[in-house]
Amino acid sequence: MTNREIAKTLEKVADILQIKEENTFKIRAYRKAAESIYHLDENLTVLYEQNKIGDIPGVGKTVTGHIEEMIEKGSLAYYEELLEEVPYGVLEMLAIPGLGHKTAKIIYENLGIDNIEDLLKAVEDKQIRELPRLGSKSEYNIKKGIELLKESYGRANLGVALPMAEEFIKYLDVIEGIEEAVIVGSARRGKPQVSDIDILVASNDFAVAKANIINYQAINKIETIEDNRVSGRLTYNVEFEIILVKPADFIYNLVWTTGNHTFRDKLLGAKDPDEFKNIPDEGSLFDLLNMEFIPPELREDEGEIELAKSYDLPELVTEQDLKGDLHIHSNWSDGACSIEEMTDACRDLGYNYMAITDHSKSLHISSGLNEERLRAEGELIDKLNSQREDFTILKGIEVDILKKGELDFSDEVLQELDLVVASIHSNFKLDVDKQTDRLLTAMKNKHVNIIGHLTGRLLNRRPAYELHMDKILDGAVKNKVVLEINSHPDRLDVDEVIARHASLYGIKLAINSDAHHTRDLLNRKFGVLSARRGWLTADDVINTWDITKLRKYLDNKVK
DNA sequence: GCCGTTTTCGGCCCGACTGTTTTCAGTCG
Repeated sequence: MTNREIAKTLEKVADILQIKEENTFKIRAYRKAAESIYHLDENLTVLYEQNKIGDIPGVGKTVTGHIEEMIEKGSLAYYEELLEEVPYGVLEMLAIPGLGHKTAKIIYENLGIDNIEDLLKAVEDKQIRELPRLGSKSEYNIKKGIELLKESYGRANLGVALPMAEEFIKYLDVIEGIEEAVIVGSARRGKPQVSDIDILVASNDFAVAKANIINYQAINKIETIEDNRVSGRLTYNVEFEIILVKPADFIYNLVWTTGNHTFRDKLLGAKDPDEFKNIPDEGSLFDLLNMEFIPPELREDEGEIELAKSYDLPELVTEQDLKGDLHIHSNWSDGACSIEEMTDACRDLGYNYMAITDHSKSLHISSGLNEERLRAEGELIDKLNSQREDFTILKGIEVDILKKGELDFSDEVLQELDLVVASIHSNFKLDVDKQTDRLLTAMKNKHVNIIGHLTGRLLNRRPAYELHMDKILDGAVKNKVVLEINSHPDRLDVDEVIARHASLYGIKLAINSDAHHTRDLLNRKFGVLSARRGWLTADDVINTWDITKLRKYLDNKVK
């Protein structure tokens, strides 16, 4: 079993214990162990061989035994026993927003419902409102929750789909019958969510290629095998489709299958595919069309074809352009790593600077810093900075924006910092006017440099809160506030549409990782893809600038 | 169930919102 599968099993154990209303600290212990394993750098099997499972923080004697059993047998008897009492379908119901362990228990015990389909039927039969502590509003919310959940069934976040696609490519690269394999479709365009993974394969022998493709171990189910196509489902039910073409037709099909439908029809619909046989790369195809190469992320028919014809496309920002990260957590609040570890990881990425932006005091759940701890953290940062000439740690905070737009720290505290990221972490359901005013009020504070994850969306989990975006962009311009593209694949917020608008307004953006662990720094890949989809250049993104230019911009904010 | 330069036993994370309520339980971040 992989680390991820083991973590997931422990998480499910915690869920069942919670439904059974066992000791809350025992439940928390299982969750903590699961979390710890989920974020583990080392492979558990390797630690097992070195007899070091027990060294993992939060993993004691009992859980060590569980993990060893899962590695040895591929399953956990304790979990199987628990499932006898609480069926797996009841655990799946927990994915419905607003439906927690207590409610799941009430529904299961009173109505015997143990899957989402039956739950939906009970909602429609108005059975839920009859249960203790539940009424018609809860019933309605459950219905809405199930609808939201079902929408997400057919869509995978890029953070899940892209690594799976890359693994698949690794397999395709070494099997017989395949000359070349690349990711195409919406995953190649970097869309935050994809309906499936599309892969284009060049092959001289489709029969051999197909016979080998279907042996890929991560395939859960093959749905169709046609002449030049194989489709089915991978782990986590993610759909895939493999399209086979002859090597001579590869580049034409690469362009044909990468862009969205209107793009490809507009670009190639009137062309004879044979005109593009045996060309070496995509650049040659665009040359033959007398236009500039269009990066995959732009191939959406949003004006890029016209600009490519006049060789006027913007030069999009790249990962290599980034010189720092301006939203990073450490173990002073809810991060997993020390400031020193985050510094080393940023230096390894070639960065020249980073901002430590831990949470502020109101966010108790994330161990937000009070004034005193913030000052102490600043002293440590001063000390670390004095030891290094070539790297700068900016003293920052991710300060909570409170209900009416006031900030969690006074101006006196904020003015001591190099950088202030202000974010909303509560009261998501204010009406659109109040929520807009709240953010505008926060932006007016002279110390606020960046608004973190502007709309608060969590892909497949929580919709964005509503805002009058024109007013927000206006406020950002007037107050010289930078908007963040949060690179976490569950957020990618602001999105490409807002990013493109913002840059047209003259607003600067920051591609931030919001890292809570050194490995999260690599999420920048997703942030950069989103920025490119928003047509951003390096100059639009403040963390591509050198530290001098960046500091000057930040200092200019304070009037 | 985990953990320990105050503890091998007795602590562990809490405040706000929502929906169901006449005083609070459940969910979420």
